[in-house]
Amino acid sequence: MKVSLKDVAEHAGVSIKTVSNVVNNYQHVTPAMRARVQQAIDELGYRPNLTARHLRKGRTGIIALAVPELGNPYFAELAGAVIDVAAEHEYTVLLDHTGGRREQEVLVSQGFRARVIDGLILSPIELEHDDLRERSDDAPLVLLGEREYDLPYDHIAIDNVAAARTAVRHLLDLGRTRIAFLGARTDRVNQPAQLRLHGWRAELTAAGLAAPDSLVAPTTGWDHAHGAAAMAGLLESGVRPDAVFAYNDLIAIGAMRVLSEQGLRVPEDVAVVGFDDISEGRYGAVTLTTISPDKQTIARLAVQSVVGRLLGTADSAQAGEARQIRPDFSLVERESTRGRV
Amino acid sequence: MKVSLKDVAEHAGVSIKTVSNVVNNYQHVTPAMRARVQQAIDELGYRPNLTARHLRKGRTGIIALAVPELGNPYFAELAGAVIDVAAEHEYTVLLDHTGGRREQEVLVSQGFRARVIDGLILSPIELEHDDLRERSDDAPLVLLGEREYDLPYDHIAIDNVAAARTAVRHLLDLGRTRIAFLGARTDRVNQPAQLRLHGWRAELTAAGLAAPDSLVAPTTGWDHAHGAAAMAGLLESGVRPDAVFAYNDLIAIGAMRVLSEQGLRVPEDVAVVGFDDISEGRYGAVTLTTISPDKQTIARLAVQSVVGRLLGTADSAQAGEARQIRPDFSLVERESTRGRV
DNA sequence: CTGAAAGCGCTAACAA
DNA sequence: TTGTTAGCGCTTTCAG
Repeated sequence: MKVSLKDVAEHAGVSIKTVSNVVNNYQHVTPAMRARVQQAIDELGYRPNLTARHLRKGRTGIIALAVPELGNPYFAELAGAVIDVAAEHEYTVLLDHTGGRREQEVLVSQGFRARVIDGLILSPIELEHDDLRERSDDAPLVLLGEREYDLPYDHIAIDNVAAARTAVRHLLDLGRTRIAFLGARTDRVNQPAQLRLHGWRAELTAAGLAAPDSLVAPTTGWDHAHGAAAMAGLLESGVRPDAVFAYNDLIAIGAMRVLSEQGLRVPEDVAVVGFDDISEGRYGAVTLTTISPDKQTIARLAVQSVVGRLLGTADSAQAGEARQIRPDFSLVERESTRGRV
Repeated sequence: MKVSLKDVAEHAGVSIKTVSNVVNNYQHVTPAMRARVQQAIDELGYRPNLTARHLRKGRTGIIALAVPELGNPYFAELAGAVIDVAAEHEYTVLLDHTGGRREQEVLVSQGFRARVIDGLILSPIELEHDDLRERSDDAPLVLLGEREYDLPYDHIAIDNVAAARTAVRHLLDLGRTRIAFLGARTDRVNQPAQLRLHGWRAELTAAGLAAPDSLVAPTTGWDHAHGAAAMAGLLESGVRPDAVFAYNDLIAIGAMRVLSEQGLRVPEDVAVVGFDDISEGRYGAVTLTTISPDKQTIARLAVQSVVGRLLGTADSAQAGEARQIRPDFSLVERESTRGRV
């Protein structure tokens, strides 16, 4: 805490600059000098004050990642990946979560929650177009996830409509015809779930099937409990689907629990497909077929986007084209549609 | 980015100090002056540079939380709680994960991974006593979890031995006598798992039962896959337990999957108890009986510990007694021991 | 109640 | 190759 460059310089009988050179591994320092300074550093237990360095360089080496909910394994796993990739670039990650609430997302996007950051990776749920338009913070921002914005920020998201269609097609191929969608949101337009719902509807329609609202179960959240409630509500209303496509894995798993309680077999009676490919889906009594976004790639692209803009900040690269990046996804077939082998 | 206190001062025609006073809500500023300065601030879109402030004050407003693995919902949920509590104290959280590897834990404890922090909350797995003894970083450190250290740092952990005994007692009460322990570590002494293993052994012994090594399944990690492998290995070796106490919920769930694959019923053939009470355990085909540590309380205590020492840093409170804090835990009985009602 | 000036620890011109 | 010096933007004595 106490030892500064100056102290080391005095102790070694050299100038501050020389010590700085050693600390920063500057090329042109004689080995003898380096050794002498290094010794002083060791003796005094000197440790550079990063805050000062950051003030001077205008960078903090910290990027923030804001996700809706850390309790959702998808985001937790993604966060872990982001931390690792950021570390490769010598950045550390400040983590925040917004609860998927618009006000929190606005605070985060404006930098009011964490103001010491070089860049921001945000996974919005309710954030509106205008919230972002008014953004005054100048740290690079990259958006993650399903929302579509027509704004000058990099956006990384798999093609949700295509992914949803793939999931539904899989169920159709299995001969299912009454495919329910679990996890719609009705309270606000342009929600993430809209895209998946849209994909569900499009694929059904393309197959010449009806896509009645009775097969759509809205939820107010995205965890097990909401999935269970939605499934229970659907069954209670007399609807008897032969397949379920859920907004995410947590909802799918919550739904499977209810199906099991009601004596319905998965996949014999009701096939289930989720979304996210969280590890939980691989170890249930019935493993879960799901859409698997490539989290590693998403994390890598997100960090690269932020770091890239940080590096190019000097010239016009700052205003470089906003990119729409669409990482791959795949359908992972497991027992909830294929049955146990 | 560009607007500084000085710019605002010039724009408003006052001194820097006055602007600073307004920004910091200093008491003795005439309303007229405050309004004038505020207007200049708004017009210029001034935003304080926290890095500079931190350099001056010697604080960053950031505390780090390092957990073994964010992919484990227990830690993800805990991290979420820590972030929320820290926000109440106006701190933001830098998140790191160590993979439970000693070298990473040492780097974190020494502040080499994130050097811009005021304090650190660390949940170690392999970190040794000596690693900590040599710690040179002077940021307050609070330890989380099962390791016991005889060092001047606050330590927050439930009584693992007692918790393990509670779990085993529950199984004994159910009439089970061949209770296996899943998730031991053999490669190093003083591992977290040792305490739970010790509790398992103690309770069996107290009940007059043998605690043979054949009932102990070591793992090299703590997720579903390791639990599944351990369970499979146990069954393959010919051991046929009538109950399983797992090091954590993930291992328990992985084990249940294998039991199901082998046609063994839970809890009829084998009762299972986990540890952590992650939400995943509440929605499986068979819900999981588990030891539930109070995560909210743990998060609160951890943040309070760090923040408290930060505030008391001026006087002798710095060297205040290291406290051993033992939050409550409870046994949550679910289907994996009670069966479906 | 407000202004002037020193300096937190570091980096980067510029000199030597 | 190494030393000198001027700030980065802010808080904070100390005067006024």
